[in-house]
Amino acid sequence: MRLSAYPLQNMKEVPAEAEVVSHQLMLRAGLIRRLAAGLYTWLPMGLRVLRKAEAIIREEMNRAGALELLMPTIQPAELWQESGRWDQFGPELLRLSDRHERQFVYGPTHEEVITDIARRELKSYRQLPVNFYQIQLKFRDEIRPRFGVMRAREFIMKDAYSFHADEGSLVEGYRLMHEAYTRIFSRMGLKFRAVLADPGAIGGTGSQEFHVLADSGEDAIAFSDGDDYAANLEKAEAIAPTSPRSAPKAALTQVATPHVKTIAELAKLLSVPADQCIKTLIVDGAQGDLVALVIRGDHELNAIKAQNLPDVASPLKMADPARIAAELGAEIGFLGPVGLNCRIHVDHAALHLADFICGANRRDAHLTGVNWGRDLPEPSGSDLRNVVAGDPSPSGKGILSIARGIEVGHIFQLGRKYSEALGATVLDEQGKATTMLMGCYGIGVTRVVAAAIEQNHDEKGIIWPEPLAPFDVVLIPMNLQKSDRVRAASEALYAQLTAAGFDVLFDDRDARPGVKFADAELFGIPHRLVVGERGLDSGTLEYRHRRAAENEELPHADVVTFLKSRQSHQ
RNA sequence: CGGGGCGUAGCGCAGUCUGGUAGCGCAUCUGCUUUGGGAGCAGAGGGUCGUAGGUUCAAAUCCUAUCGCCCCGACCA
Repeated sequence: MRLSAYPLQNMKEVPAEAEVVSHQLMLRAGLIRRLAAGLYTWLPMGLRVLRKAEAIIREEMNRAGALELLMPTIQPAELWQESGRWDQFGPELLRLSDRHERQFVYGPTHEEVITDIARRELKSYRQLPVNFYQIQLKFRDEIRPRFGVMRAREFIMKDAYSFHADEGSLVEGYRLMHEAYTRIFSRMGLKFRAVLADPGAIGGTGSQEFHVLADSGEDAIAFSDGDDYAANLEKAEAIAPTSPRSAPKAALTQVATPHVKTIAELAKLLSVPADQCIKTLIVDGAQGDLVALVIRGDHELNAIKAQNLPDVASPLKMADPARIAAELGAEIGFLGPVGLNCRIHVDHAALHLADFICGANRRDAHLTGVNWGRDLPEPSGSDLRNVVAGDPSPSGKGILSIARGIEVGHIFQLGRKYSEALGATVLDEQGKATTMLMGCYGIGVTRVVAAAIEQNHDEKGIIWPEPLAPFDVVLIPMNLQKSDRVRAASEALYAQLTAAGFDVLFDDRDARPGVKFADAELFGIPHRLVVGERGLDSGTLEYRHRRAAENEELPHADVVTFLKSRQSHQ
């Protein structure tokens, strides 16, 4: 493509609406433009990236034996009533009526439609297993769309649905998709992790999320260095210490700690590490009572784990401070388990402490040298906290690290939820109707593009992983308007590279070199070639990779073989 | 939905407190010069100040309503 014929502008200034890097760079480089909240136009440069991502997904889905189809974005309400989700889904589901007052939804997902296809078309177990997929627009009326295309209302998703006659086939289909997803994200050149997701929510035995690793990711994930265990931070189990607890050495002592409200202040005042203190959090109980949760001072409460305790209210709610004072006779900041008049749950790590420090349940005082079993009854331990880097892996191998990730894919075994609701059955070997098992596998295609930028950028702009780049090569002629030699050489090079199969961005604008270099870097094109009078005299071109700091001299005649050897894919 | 904030030229902003008829930078257009890291000079175009009422001799500015957007939270995946 010739940049002189590309009418759209990029921007030097960052639009005020963009908060995250990928959003800023996508706007600045002219990949997308916002139409309304959560609705974006993909401009030509951006669409090229989107198409590259789609092509990789399509190839790998096909390779895995999935069959592509295309379902409507608008779906009749009846199907959603049949599955029960018409009532369950809430305002995230965009509902609309046609001129006959018939009700429809703009599909946020397509389980209903695909299950309808399956019950009409699939009659025999001999037609199974089968996996249908599409790459289609979805709409979810998010309460707060943000981060540009990362959390938009309208987005493109690759969604696949598999149908199986038995459990073994479902597990095998799931495994195939896991493999396909691993190939897809690897081919895209992204650093990613497959992460255990909540198996309880949907049911079935398996569910994994695929996360692109990026510091700006919304989800924290914990993964082991000893095997491939990885889980959402919220779901990662903190295992109980196996070593025996140290014996008590210190005597129980009350110390004055005026105005100390936080663990940090307490640790500083007493010159002890935070992990020698415990904090006591009071939450609403399931019976309208109060429940105390005790964790180590340097740990964080995990709300999901806490609210899963049978006597804790769900969703988790911190107790009202006035009520704590009234019922427990102590203020926040000075609470502790010793003599506390309510039910207490203690995290394994807190339970492992000896001679620890906690609130004295009276104003401006704490206790030191506290010991379980000696100064208060020995409680049983629970898992209440978020894991931290350095914890042993629940898999039993290695220790955990914490990273942030962006969820770009999700695979799970659905079981019979939709096939049962919609009556999707086939005849088995005995000629008996049997409800099909389903798996469901999504990739947020538009989100992948944003995630790729979050993971790969610098202060100058985007650094596309080569498989996703809108162009392979950017060709920058120096002084094109004045030098006939440069014009002839760069035109010839443009034709030559294009013929050799490269996507070439030819910056033939009448602009100063600095502008062209800056734009090439903002666009993130992996390979850059500069044609100038200097090089022409010596028969060379200047080459530079987007990630490189230095130019390389390159014999003009070798350019095609050179670029092919530098391409990190295909 | 709760809390906070913002709507002035394509983008980024000033002007609003203290009413007097709209400005700066970038971008765009024209001309000349310039051309190896976001050029210089000279000129030009572009805004019913989100919208609708109200107060006033006079409203971007004060009042009321309304719409849109952004951030935090809750919610959702």
